[in-house]
Amino acid sequence: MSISKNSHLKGNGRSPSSSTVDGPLSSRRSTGSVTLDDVAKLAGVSPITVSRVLNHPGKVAAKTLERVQQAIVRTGYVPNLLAGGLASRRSRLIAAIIPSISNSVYAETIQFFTERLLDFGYQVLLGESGYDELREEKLISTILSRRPDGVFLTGINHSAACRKILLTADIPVVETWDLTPTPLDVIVGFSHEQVGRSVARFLYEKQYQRIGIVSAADQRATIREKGFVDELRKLGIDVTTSLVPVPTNFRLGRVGLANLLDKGFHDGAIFFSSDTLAQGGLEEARSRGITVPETLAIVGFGDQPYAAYTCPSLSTVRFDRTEIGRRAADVLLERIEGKPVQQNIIDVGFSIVERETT
Amino acid sequence: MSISKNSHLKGNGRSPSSSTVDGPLSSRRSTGSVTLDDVAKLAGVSPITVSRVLNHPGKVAAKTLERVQQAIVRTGYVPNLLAGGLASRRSRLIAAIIPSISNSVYAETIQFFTERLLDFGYQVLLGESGYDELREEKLISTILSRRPDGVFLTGINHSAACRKILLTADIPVVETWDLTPTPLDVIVGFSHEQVGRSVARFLYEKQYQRIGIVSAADQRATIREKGFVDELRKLGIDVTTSLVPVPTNFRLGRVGLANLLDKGFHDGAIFFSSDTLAQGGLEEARSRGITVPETLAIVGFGDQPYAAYTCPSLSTVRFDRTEIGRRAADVLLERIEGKPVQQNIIDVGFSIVERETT
DNA sequence: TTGTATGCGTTATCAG
DNA sequence: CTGATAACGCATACAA
Repeated sequence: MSISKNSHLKGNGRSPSSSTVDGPLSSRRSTGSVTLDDVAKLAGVSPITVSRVLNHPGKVAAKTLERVQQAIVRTGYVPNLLAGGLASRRSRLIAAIIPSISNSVYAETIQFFTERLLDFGYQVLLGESGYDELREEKLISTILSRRPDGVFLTGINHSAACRKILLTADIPVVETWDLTPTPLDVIVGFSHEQVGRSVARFLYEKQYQRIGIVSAADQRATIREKGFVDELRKLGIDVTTSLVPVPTNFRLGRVGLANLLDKGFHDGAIFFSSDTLAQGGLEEARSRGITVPETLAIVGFGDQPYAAYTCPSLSTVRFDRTEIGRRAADVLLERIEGKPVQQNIIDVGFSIVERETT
Repeated sequence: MSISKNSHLKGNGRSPSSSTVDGPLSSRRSTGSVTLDDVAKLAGVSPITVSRVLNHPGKVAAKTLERVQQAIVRTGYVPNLLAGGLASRRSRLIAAIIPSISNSVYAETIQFFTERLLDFGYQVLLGESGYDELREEKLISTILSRRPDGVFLTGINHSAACRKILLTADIPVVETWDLTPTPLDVIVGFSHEQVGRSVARFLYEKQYQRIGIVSAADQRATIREKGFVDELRKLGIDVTTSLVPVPTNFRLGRVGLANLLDKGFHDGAIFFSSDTLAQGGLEEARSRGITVPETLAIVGFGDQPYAAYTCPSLSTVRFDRTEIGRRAADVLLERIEGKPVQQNIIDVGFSIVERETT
């Protein structure tokens, strides 16, 4: 109640210092916003004490604490983290680069990543690479000017320049969604080659003789495909493949299946490299009157949250996208705190789940 | 080549200043990173000149410009926007709050919003409100400590405290996805009540006598539902309704339709309040052997990018999510530049598109 | 437990 | 066109 709300947004341009004097207690400076000094004066303490109340409440006497807190409320003080970050050299900002914001897999990972970091006072600066190394590189050098305390990366393929920038910035980096013996710093993910091989063996054991794959042209999908095809070749089975461009969508799933059909692939099992593609394929099969899974069995990759409801597929490759987000956050936090990392390669694993009953 | 890359991330904790002297040209200070001063010394100019090269290249002589730019490259200088923002009182940061990151409608809007702002040197700080006013409020006061130059909000329902914070912060705000005669500042969206009424009349004109709606419990969906139900009531038609919780997903679409069927709604037309729900409903109908659109016509809301491929619905409510993102960005940029706003209520409209042919 | 001095890296302002 | 000086708002290090 002590703060008047006489500033108006509508109509007028920004005129930071043109407002007339307002409420009884809030003093204004050239920038127009309340500072630590203002709070300090009102509370009758030094600015650093206010700072302590905010950052290390334990180091302040109970009485002072309360007095300062009241002053904070009365002035409506909002800390300035630009200043704080500059002074402390900790921005409490984390950069995160994902291939596509509208790909729900990455979006949901980031959602949990963000949430976890928020609990610790960190915020996430999100960037979209569009599956493009060069774009990722530019994005990172731009974002680095915000002096993030850590970086979240998707995948292990980054341009040489990008790696160098990150390395010289000397900042904690967590790569995700994949595995490599030589991460930039820390990595949280699982092996896509193993996914491919596992699905291959799984289908083989199910006695399928005719096997196809609809795969996106992104790096991790390609690795899965390689593992898949290679494993089946070893087992004496030739895989019919259909490659679709990235970013994938429902329509491309239809196209992918149509493609296989054109190649004479009419029955057997198909491994789709994403849930979205699998759903498109499912629709295409339906529209052509092909029974699933009797004539065509479909295996999806993507831990479809509603697989059981939409996709009478043979099975699904499961992984925990939320765990990747959380683990990545935790690892980064540890690195930021300067703790020596226990292990810098974290395999969160995956599993193949047989078709669920609806 | 002049920068050595002798800093190592792996294994050791952060020790910013422990690296031994490196490349021939890059000088280091306590923080370990190259500053404006370093570049200035190397170029033999004052720091402010380097700053000008970066921010107002036009105000610097061609020769100096080149010399400084070389120095920038050689030192590998990365500007510090924390410092820059503090000094200039322009953070070049925009806060954006959306209900859910994994809802593709909002995600894609943000994608275009972000992209547009990036072209102008701004970055977006994303927050997820989870359709919760209180959470939005907390998020905003947290984010405000980054001193964003502008704020992107979803919808028009914000807590009183939230409105006050925003107003006293005296910062450009753009509300989106809805319309109101009294926006906080500027608004870009369309009328959800009109959507409801339009779909109602559309179905009425198609001669449907039995009409239902599956609606999510979020604010804008509720407004659409009200308009829909009210308009049909005027026309003498009673609507069978099914309410599902938020956030919506595919499964809830199935549940929603099942719900209507339980209520004895077996044929006619149904308006689903989101594309995801509509797809779920479609699947539920299929699994029960109900023909779409012959027995049950489905109208979706959400401009489904692949409506034509998945949903033999009667029609779709279209709107341009990308335009909302872009317009919101443009409006914010104008406000930030201090230009008087031409119009602070921008209706981007919507349209009803009849079922497309596959 | 609290306060004082100093610096973080940049830009505004005003001179030259 | 370029430079000196003084903020910007806060936190670290040390002193009281």
